[in-house]
Amino acid sequence: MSELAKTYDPSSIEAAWYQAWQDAKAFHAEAPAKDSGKSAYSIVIPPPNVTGMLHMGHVLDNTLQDIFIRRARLEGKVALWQPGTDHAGIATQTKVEKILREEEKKTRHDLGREEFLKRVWAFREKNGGIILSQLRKLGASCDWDRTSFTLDPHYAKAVLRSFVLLYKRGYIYRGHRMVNWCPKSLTALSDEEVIMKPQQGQLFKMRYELVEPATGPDGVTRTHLEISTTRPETLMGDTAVAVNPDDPRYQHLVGKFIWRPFPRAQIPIIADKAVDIAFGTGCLKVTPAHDKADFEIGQRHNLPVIDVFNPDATLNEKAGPEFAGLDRFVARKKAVEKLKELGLLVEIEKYQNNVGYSERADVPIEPRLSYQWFLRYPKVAEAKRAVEIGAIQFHPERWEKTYTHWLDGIQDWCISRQLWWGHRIPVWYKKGIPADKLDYNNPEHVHVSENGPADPENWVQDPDVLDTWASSNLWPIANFGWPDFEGKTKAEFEAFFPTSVLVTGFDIIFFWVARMIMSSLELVGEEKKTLTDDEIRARVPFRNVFIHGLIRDEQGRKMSKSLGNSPDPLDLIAKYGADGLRFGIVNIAPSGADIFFSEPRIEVGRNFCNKLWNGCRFRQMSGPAGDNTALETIAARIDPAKLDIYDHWILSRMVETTAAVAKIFENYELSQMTQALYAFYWGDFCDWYVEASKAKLQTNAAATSLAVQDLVIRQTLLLLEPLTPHITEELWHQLGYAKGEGDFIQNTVIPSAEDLKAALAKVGADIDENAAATVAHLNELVVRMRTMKADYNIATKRDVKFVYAAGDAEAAVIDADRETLMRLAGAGKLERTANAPEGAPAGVTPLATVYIDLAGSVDVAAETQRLTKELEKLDKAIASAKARLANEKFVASAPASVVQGAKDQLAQNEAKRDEIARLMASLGK
RNA sequence: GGGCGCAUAGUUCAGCGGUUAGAACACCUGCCUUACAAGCAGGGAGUCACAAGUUCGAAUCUUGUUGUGCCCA
Repeated sequence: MSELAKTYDPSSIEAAWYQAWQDAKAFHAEAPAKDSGKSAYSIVIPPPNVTGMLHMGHVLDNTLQDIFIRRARLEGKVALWQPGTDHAGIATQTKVEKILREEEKKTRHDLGREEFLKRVWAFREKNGGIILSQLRKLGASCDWDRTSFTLDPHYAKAVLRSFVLLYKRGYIYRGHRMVNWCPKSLTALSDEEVIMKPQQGQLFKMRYELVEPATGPDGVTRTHLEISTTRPETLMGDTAVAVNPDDPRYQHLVGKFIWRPFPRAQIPIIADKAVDIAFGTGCLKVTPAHDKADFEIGQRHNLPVIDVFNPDATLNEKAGPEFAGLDRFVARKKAVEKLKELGLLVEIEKYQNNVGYSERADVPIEPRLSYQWFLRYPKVAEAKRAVEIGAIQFHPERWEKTYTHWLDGIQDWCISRQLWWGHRIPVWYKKGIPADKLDYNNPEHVHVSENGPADPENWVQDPDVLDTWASSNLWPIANFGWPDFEGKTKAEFEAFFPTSVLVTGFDIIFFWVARMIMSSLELVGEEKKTLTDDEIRARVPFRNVFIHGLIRDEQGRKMSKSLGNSPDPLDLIAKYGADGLRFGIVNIAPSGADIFFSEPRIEVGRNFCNKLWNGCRFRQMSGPAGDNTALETIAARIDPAKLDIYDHWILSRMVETTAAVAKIFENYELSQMTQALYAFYWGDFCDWYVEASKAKLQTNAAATSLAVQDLVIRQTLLLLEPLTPHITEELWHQLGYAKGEGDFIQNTVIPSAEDLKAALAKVGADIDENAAATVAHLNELVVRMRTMKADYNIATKRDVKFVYAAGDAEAAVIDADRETLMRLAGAGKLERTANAPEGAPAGVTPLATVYIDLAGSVDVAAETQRLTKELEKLDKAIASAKARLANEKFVASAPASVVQGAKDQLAQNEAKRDEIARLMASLGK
């Protein structure tokens, strides 16, 4: 055991310990044999993008998971943390396309599908491991032997199987429908990938000319209709003008025709209930190819669909030669100019509306009609039921509502993507049959299977791939061997599924959490139309969902690369240590709300680690090490007769803290963990117990005091290990708690509060639970003494004289720890007196009134002011307590303990007030 | 428009029916007191958003108001 350095240096130990853990395969978990009596605990990582980089969100998410998994190990469970990465279709493909464009000035089409995919795989080979190695720097205790990737063969098999099963069961279908189209990524998106953003735009009011002027019931003859639109660039695709059938202004025009200004053509005026009479003029231009509502109107009235856009949202030749090739926003200006020229523009108003943006590419999406694959979600009712019956519990609970609410309004999910990087849809179409003539019920037309048709030369495979989420929603089942279990995976599935807890941010409850639940309910076990509660319990992918907030910057903005407000976690690890960062981030993460990050706020983590280090350093310097290899060997070194009140108190606090932390885990309230441990270790142990022990270490109680320290530090390390694994491992070995070189702290089962009490009782050292109250009083006495010293600017003097006045019982308590109290207060003398000194500054505490001996230099005015203030406070408290106790209803209906508490408090306050009044009198006031 | 939150010290948050409301950071004062200046000691700081109600008792429960954030249309 070498001597500890003065300051804790994480860089010298963190990497080394991680290497040692990995070398020993300390995080590898095998399914426990059924008769082993060991229980299994499992977590699947939310797979990061394979080419992603660690950001602060990952730090929080993975630190929390590591805490759960390490705690489970300390509880003696077989704990499995399944790591892996997601192929992240759009993000990865876009990245590689960008490189291709920049380096070779080529598009993926120049290369062709096969060659392009080779490039993406090469890119992933080069960059795919980065984020996982970054997680290692954080200390994540994943079972790396199981690292999984969503395009691995075993995983691909699961994805294709799920598609085929869901197709055969009627949940997946192909449709010609309006979808959200990203003109930058050139693919369809799901509704969840569209973000509505309020836009300050313009509303254009324009006039369309009637083919024949018409006179209405009001006698007015109209030659034009006024129409409002936010998107004049789509008017070339108008195939009708619609009015509400109940709108008296226009009823006579229904069935007549009107001129589309350009390309000039006659289009019908139709009546449809969907038109809002109150909006604008009540006339709506109908562009079925470019608006979801218009498309539906078009369907009802058999309107032609004229798509005037190219896939990249430039206009095509159907918009007319002068528009062809223009970007949609350029075309908008041009269309407005043209309307102006034709005298058809009435006015332009400012207008605020919501526009859907592509989540990834951050450009406005276009509604676009196309053939796509859709999933009608399976087991929606059961997914809700799972939460109702507690088969799945959200923490904090309120997120259940968000989840349920989304399920209530659920829409079919567009799962096809016009990308190349991903799981290609396992559907083949017979050559020569046009898309609109395909009969999906005819196996001669459409073939759906994992391996494809026997005669591939006669078929064409669907070119599209599946949405990434359509594969990642199988994460919990595919990683445990579904669908084809072999001998080993079957046992693992039985042991580790359902997983214990899923840890993630609230922003992907819809994207991922809900979808995993539904797919597991549908796919685990045999096909069933509906599930019983027991079947739901067996099929859910996880029993608990721990939801945390998003990390934002100090001003509450989302962290992003473009804002440059996102620190690199690796820099922070270099600066504060992985443990410091972990402690810091958990410390500032409130339960389920967003987190405002700023660097000073995580300094506390590093500081705490340093404090932990130095507390252990003090122990090391205080005396020889004893046998620390087990709870029992330490307890055996305690001589119960030598335990003083501070010993009892700190042992009691240790038991309390152990119980509190256990409760924190039971209730999934991790945000309270740092506070509980900080207060115990720093506040109770270092500030009071260690200071109090300094006097005792010179006496024959030293050995017992050191054993108490060893016990407390051991338990502290075990409680902290899930949060700060590196430093606790180092200290575990440095202080001799390990049984040998390769005996990691995680091999020790953490003693419960009961275990601790039992171990102490066994050596006759039962904890005196009354010690806590007495120590609180002793500490109050010490604080009073220190305050008086500070008030008289002699805080640094260690030989200040004090006397105190107290009853016999109280005096006995003080005298029992006189040396300790003098040491704590920096007093040269602390003696009982029968004759209280007149006019000396004094502090009144429940135990005694303590006087400072200043040899005549008393500031009477300051002293009077201080006492007056205290007196006022006491008078107030006494008055309110008296009023309460005078209230018969209070005395009658409040619990006896509360009433008694109020009486005791009143008595104490009255005694204190009398004492202060007496002191003031002695000051001559 | 619908839903879910939040409002407590300068800041970030605990407390969620029972003594005189806490912590950390920041601030002020004094200290390199032989574990730690990434530290030690002491101190100041809050009509618990507002209003009404329930209760013997409300920061805590109910309702409303205001402000604010997020999600979904």
